[in-house]
Amino acid sequence: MPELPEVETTRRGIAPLVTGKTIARVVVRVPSLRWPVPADLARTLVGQTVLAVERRAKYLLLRCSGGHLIIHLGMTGHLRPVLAGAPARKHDHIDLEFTDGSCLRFHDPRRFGAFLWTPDDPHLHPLLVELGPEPFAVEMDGAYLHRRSRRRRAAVKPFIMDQSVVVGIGNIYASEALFRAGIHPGAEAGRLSLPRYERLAWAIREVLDQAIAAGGTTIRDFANTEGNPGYFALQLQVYGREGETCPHCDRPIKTERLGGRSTYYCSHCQKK
DNA sequence: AGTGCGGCCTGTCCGC
DNA sequence: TGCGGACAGGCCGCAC
Repeated sequence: MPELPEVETTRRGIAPLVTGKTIARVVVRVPSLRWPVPADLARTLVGQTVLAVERRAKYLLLRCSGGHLIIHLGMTGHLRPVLAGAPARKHDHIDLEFTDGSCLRFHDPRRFGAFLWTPDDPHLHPLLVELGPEPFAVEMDGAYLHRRSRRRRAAVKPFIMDQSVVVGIGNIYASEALFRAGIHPGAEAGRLSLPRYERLAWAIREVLDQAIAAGGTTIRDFANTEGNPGYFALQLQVYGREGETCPHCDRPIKTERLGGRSTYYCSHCQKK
């Protein structure tokens, strides 16, 4: 499901619901997620207070009194508030119940998500330690992308989706950022000039910023904490629009598979 | 070191 | 109406 804007939308939604609350009970109905949910997760969490809800890349970090709960939404995961004890539906895998009677419920049909615990600095966790800079970090600029791309022979689209290069960009926003930057997704990453990477860095920030402002993108099932869809789908210019007209030149938008992923672009407006 | 692919899962849709 | 296959917003682990 989620790329950075959807995770950030989730973070903003759950933060006011859980910050300052103390965990009373944890129900793990299905522990077989991307990695097994730790068998002692409930024992670890009960009695802990949630101090803050943070985000690193596409990971949510619940900063607790004794460590961090690391949550990844995978492809189809979401977190929603329910009343404690509300009947669980299919794929409602984990509940975090708080002492005030509120409950945060994790739902994830494909089970590519993750619930992990670390008592240490979460940024040093093996899953997080190799991550690249946040797209809004000052050092993530055109010069940075240009430098990191040298001698890379892969296409620029998988290059910007590489979370060790820059985090948060998934399949939707990669196509969108490249369209806004006028760069063909199949262009060889190592051959693009510095000015083109400067334009790309700007486009990445712009599209992610606008998507966050719109509450993320709902293609099939993403919903925010209130159960509402994200409205950035209305602002997608190429993703999912095969055969529709390019908003700039009116020629039909094309699609092809790149690195195993559907890719959308305008062959007239985007150059290699 | 960088690259490409299989695999993890369920649900949905499309063509036959 | 049923069925097989492809595909879906992520990403690890493995061969090369």
